[in-house]
Amino acid sequence: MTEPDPTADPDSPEGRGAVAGVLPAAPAGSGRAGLDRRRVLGAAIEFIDRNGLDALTMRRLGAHLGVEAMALYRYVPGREQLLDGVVESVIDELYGDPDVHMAASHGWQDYLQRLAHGVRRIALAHPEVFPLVATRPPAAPWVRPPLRSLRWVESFLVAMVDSGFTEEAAVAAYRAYSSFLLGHLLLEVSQKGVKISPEDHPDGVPDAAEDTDLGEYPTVVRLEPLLSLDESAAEFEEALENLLGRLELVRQEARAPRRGDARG
Amino acid sequence: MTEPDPTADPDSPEGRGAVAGVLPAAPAGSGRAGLDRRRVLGAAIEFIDRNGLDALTMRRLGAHLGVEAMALYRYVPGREQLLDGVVESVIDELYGDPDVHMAASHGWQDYLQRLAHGVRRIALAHPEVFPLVATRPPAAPWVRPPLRSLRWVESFLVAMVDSGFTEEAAVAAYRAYSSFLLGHLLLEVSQKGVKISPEDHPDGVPDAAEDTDLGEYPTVVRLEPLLSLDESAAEFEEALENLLGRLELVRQEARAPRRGDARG
DNA sequence: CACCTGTGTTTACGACGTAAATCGGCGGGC
DNA sequence: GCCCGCCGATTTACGTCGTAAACACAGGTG
Repeated sequence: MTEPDPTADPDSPEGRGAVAGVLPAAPAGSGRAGLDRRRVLGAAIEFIDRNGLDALTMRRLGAHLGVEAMALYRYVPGREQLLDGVVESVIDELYGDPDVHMAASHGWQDYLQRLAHGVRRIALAHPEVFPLVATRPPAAPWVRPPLRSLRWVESFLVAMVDSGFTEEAAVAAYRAYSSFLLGHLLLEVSQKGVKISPEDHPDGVPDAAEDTDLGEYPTVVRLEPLLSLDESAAEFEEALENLLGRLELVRQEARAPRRGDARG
Repeated sequence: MTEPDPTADPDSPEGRGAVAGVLPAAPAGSGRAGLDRRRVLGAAIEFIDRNGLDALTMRRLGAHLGVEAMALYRYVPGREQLLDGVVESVIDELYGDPDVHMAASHGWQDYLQRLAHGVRRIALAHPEVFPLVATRPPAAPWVRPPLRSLRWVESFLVAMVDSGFTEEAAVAAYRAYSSFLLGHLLLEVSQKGVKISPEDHPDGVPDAAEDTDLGEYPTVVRLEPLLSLDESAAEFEEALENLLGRLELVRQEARAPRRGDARG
């Protein structure tokens, strides 16, 4: 039922194979009892996905798990660290993604492509969580938000260096790549948020923006159909391809500083 | 005193002409009395810049203004709208920036350059506020976070169309440009946040990340000097230049779909 | 049986956002 | 001169939040 529509966005949750439970959680058969850290974090993610970040309070999350708020503190030091755990858990989904590889066994471009789409899939699956990924301070200056874990940074750098990038070029690529990912995905999920939010305030205030005199912005009005088109998937692909092309140039330049300089 | 260092980042607050009071505020001579919306928003920005977003509460902001919390409610409907106002005020600084023009009178590349640096200056001047710019939902899907106001979107689109972009290309450019800006600047300010935060927890927990066994990440360790180098300004410039180059190609293609096709 | 230990609950406190009532001073009608 | 209404700020109060601390209550171990 609801088999993947070939025209659909390949990274969107609907476009793939069902909801894919965020975390395995619980041994399996146990119906309700037995809280543990994974269950808490999983429930938090689910809760945020469903109700938004602001709605998450310790008390409500407890209730959602059929437990008092204070019970959560046995598995999580506090709310802030709970959110850190949420970010970590969400990013950890990358490890379980069979389409994302830790090594560039099919070339660095394949590696970057798969990684980018893997992160995008996560962003689209958890649009309410993703801004948290971008906003929470990373542990170190060089662990940039979208990648988040040292393991991925290591994997990234190894892939690039092994593929013929100089160390400087690999680091530059890391920066270009992560800022590309962050910018695109953050914009995409925030856009998605807006599309939904009209339902948020179901009545009353008629959205204020609706009736600002658009007369002063004729171009915006004229191009609104184009502007509100959602071509995120194509845009993403194109920008990614462009970035890869740019990186390939960097790589070649570095390998052959003058011309036809053989391998070092 | 402290004249601009030529090697400094031209967009950094220190690299320019002093702190430049966020808002003019108050008629001038009045010492303390006379709250008004501008003063409230200005104080909020200053407060966030100094103490971080989380530290901002109505009570504390009131105290900062020498007033009780409830007094603020005469000028602002509530905390959320206060934050909206903060975002709006910060973006409004663009209008007062003499280096940023609303029209592409010196060509679209000049226009985009100036706009980009203007936004970057704002981001660097208010690193604690900027994530708010990125995170708060825009009024409409096509008002993307970094630009924020319809007036800028209009200006942007007009500049591009007037410079020979097709409408489709102008919209595509708008998207590419805004995601570029958002990604780069968000990453840059979040990075800046990390560099400072060690002071945040002055004692106790020795930062956890410091002592994670880096042995498993030899490449990260080896490249750490490169990774922790702060070349934001150069990176920004390069990525911006690349984007402009890419847009120029799009523009030419659109003008001459086949070859040498004269102006429409 | 007493006793620890690990898990969830109860109670309690201070801080938050904010609704509602209140107050103080000041300018305009009488 | 006096009063009065209004405007801007304060006081009070309520419900909710995060979370510290004390407690309750199992099940296993002697």
